[in-house]
Amino acid sequence: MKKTKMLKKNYEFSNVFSKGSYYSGDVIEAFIFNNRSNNNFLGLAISSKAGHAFQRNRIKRLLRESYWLYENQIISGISIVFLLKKQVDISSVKFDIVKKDMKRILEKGKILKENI
RNA sequence: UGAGUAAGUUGAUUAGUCGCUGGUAUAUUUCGAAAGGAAUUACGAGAGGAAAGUCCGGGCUCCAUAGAGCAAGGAUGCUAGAUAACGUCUAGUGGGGGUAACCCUAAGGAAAGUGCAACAGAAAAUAACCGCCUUAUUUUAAGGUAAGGGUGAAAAGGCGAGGUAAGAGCUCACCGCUAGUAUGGUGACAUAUUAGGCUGUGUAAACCCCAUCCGGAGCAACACCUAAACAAGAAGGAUACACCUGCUCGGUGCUUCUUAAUUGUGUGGCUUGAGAUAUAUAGUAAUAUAUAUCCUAGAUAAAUGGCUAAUUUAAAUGACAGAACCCGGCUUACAGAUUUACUCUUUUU
RNA sequence: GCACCAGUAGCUUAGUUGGAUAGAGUGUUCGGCUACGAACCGGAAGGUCGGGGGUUCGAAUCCCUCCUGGUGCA
Repeated sequence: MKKTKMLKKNYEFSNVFSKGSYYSGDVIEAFIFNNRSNNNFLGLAISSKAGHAFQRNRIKRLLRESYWLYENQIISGISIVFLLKKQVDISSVKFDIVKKDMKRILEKGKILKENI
């Protein structure tokens, strides 16, 4: 299995934010952008106003964990950035909610492979 | 039995499964001329008591492996000790609080000098407004007087007796203050005693004085490699300029400033250290010394997670909370559980 | 990670060094003026001076500590 590639540079993020299309769920929201390469890139951006450092780390882990579940089903050449929605109580977010939300977003964005 | 004080410990554990980070491997596969890189497999490891706030002190790096003097600035401030160092800690002294166990304490100097003390009050430091007393020319004036009044946060050592025209440390006893002497203590200081009658309010967390200490910047420091860029203008050029507060001395060097440009977020720095644990010795203690054993995160858009089951529990769906060069402290946050020592109270003997 | 700055009325701010009534503008509100409204005139309310502790007779101001917001550094 390939290692998940992460977005790193600031301009990569701003590229996705400006050119990508926006989808929103109950708890999280996402920007999806077709980067015309063979690899998928994942980016996570949690604002420092959302909570303390250990809470932000927890959200990142949950997002990463649920992304790995769907990674094989996503068509290649996609950059996707997940954000936490504003005005969400960060301590009440659980794994089930994140997983459902992510599935809905991926279906809306029509980037899942059709067979599965 | 109830209430409380101090010092600590702990901060869930176990199993299965899917994954993450870096380490080791004469392992396997693959790329490469090689150095080496990538993937897989196996093994064992992987976040706290505060990792936090960044409030102090050091190590380390660079600035000259940072020098001398004066100034300016900053910090600390009872005593002795501990420490690499400290504004930290330990043990004491003085003061304050509590019935007590015990707790708090930036605690040098106001007699070196300067400033300030609103309102009220006669007066806020050269004290006479009312009052009291004496004298005279008696609805007034002069003088004496700090016992009484009222104001204020603060009013001129306190209280009692003698004394006096009225009073006053004017005199005396006790207490307080200042100075000396003796004894005890390493010392802060304590105790005893003698003398002075005692004029000197508060504020130094106001300026300041005294004593001690302090060069600056910070791992985004700094070093190395690859690629790109390496342009324009200005200043100075050895009696000058720069070297990160000023001046002088000394030393070193050829640079300094502005605009433009400013990549690979590459590698090292990076974890064996004033390290941890146990025992013994010295010390009231902080701590030191010796011996033995151990190696215990090193990421960089940033690793500890998801699911299932069980146990302990009042609660396990969690208290506070996430290492970023490393240590010693301080401060702040914290559900609870638990150990030791001690105090007061109630009852009984 | 490191270094640094700020917080005063609903909003913008003065006062902070140098201590003793917290003061303006704007907004709100009441009254007047007007046929009505704006403008104008007069009045009023509104402040734990970010929170807590200390020094002092007395703290927005001095000292310590915490909270919130912001800035810079490869």
